[in-house]
Amino acid sequence: MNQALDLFKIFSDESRLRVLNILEKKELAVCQIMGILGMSQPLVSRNLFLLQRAGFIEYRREGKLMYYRFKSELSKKQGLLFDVFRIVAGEEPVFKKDMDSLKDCERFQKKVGKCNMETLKAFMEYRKQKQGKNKK
Amino acid sequence: MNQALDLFKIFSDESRLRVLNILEKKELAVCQIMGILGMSQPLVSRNLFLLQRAGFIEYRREGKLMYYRFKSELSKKQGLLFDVFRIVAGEEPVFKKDMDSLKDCERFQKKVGKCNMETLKAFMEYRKQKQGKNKK
DNA sequence: TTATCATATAAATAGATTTTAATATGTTTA
DNA sequence: TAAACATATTAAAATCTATTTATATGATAA
Repeated sequence: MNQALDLFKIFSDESRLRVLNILEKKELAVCQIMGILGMSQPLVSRNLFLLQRAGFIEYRREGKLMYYRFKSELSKKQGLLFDVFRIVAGEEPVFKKDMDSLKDCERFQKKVGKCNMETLKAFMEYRKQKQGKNKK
Repeated sequence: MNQALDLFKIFSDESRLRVLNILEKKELAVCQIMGILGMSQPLVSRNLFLLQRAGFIEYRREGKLMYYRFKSELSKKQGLLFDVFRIVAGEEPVFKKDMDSLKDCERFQKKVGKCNMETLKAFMEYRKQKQGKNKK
């Protein structure tokens, strides 16, 4: 409805912010995001669409894969809002954990040398077991 | 659910922002806010409660009236978020119109010299007629 | 050119939030 | 202290948003 409020709405959903959070650090394909955050494919796609429409990220195709990345030139409004998010992300454990998961995923992929659905599913399994050990 | 996201949620509702917008300019009683914004009493009260809980406004009682005012000492996060809102408010006509309405209300009350429900209802009538003339 | 794969979109469901209608609280005035 | 008044709170209705399930698209590889 109200154009301007969409900006705030974009930031009021945790799933969406988790996606934005890891994209700030690294360009990623959809399947990687799914693996890192443990989210379903349509959910990831939808949030990517909304973030892109709001001007926070952009994408490019590479073969079958769609890579999304953080957009460096943000408007004043967008920049300030993102500053708030940085503070929030520093306080909330979810976002820190996701950063660990991102690094984990990088290592895992370096070993396997592939980026496809199967690999990412394997990664998710591996993650689940790991979390089982470091209880919490 | 997620404490931190509440901050963003507070800013993703137009009614709430309209309340915050006029309170930044002037301390106001609930019935005045109703008159200026043309909102129902429970809606105004609810939004005042949420804004206050989030730390953006505070209140005091004066007889039967409850006066709410903007809180000057905001945290870093809150301040930045409010900066974003200032930009948004500058772009969106709704917020400008509300400022006119606020001034109108001040003049009206100066004439009548009272602040009660009846007066504010009269003001709302007067406003409605005025808007009828300056069509749009 | 068909089968497969990664991602996007649409339809259906579930969950949350805003708004209203009804009622309760607490203060003042008669 | 009872009636009137301003505001708060609760319950119900209406609206919106996130998420899932199912399906379509568009690229690659067989």
